[in-house]
Amino acid sequence: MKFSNTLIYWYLQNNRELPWRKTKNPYFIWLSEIMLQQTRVAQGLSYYLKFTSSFPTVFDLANADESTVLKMWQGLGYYSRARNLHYSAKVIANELNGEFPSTYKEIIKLKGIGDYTASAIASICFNEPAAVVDGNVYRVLSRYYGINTPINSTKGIKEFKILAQSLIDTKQPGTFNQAIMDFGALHCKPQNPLCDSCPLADSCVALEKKLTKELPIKEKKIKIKKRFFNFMVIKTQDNKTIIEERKGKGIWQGLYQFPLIESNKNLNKEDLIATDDFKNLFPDETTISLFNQKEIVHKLSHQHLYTQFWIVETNKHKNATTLWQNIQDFPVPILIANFLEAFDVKK
DNA sequence: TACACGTGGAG
DNA sequence: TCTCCAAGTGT
Repeated sequence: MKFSNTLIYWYLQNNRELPWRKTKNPYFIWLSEIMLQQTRVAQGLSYYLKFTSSFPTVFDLANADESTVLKMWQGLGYYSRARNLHYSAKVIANELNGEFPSTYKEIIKLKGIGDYTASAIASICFNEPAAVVDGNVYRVLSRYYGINTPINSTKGIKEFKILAQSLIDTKQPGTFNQAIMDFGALHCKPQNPLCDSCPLADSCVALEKKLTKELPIKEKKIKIKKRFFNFMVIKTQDNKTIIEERKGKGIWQGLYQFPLIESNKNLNKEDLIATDDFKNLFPDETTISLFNQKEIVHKLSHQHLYTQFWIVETNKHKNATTLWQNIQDFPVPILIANFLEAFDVKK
């Protein structure tokens, strides 16, 4: 088939040299695929090197503490990936004798692995003709075939999966999958695709109809919620502070932070001191000062966090049990890590 | 099923 | 500054 052959030919000449392309070890491929979900190669690369060197086998990963895994994941975002990765490593180590499942059907049963990742591992490591459909594949196929079904609709997801599956080179499914993804990432890019030098230009529907900029179609935009965070940075005379784990649902599950007072608007010092949360945290008279005069806006995919860090220097506090110099051992969101760095530098 | 889940780079 | 979005998955 022309489409597949052209892509594979392009790939043989243009593919990137990436560390996970030198192996077919399913454990390493798995690590790379999880890290690269919704993440650019440039951002994930150093984490891949760090993980493979610290955890050379699935047993090493399984035996680590979740907190250690999260600390190593710090800065990559979407932290449920790290928690699920660790969870599944324990399943593989303890229930599957360390042997990675070898078929799409078995691979997709693992937590954190969906259709894309199961297809990627099955095709790359076990030569199973399972087509991957990631953001690149949606873009390449929607443009080349001129498909305007929204890629994030139920209909679109099904339609593109069937199409990709019909196109896969069953003799070399892993190569085909990586070819179409690399082609999307490097050539058929979201913005300014290189149509002038495209090997598929003579048969691309989007190019012919000048629809390249409109495709793929994605429906509905996400809503951004505003939240107002006040972190209480305690520093006692014996150099201790409070740092707490975020539990339950929501952002940054399993990561640590300073005691948080959240409100529905930006608070000044008087407002803050008057809240019940503040009185509960500091029953005695306490002096506080605002560290960042301008509020920090930390942007997440679905939330904007308007953040203030309040410094509390006090003789002692009954719950302040963490030594300052030990803070660096805890996994924290980038928002907190950035503060720590600014605070240390200023100090 | 629609929505939540991080961070950083590009234009 | 703002918008998009990058090798998706869980609930």
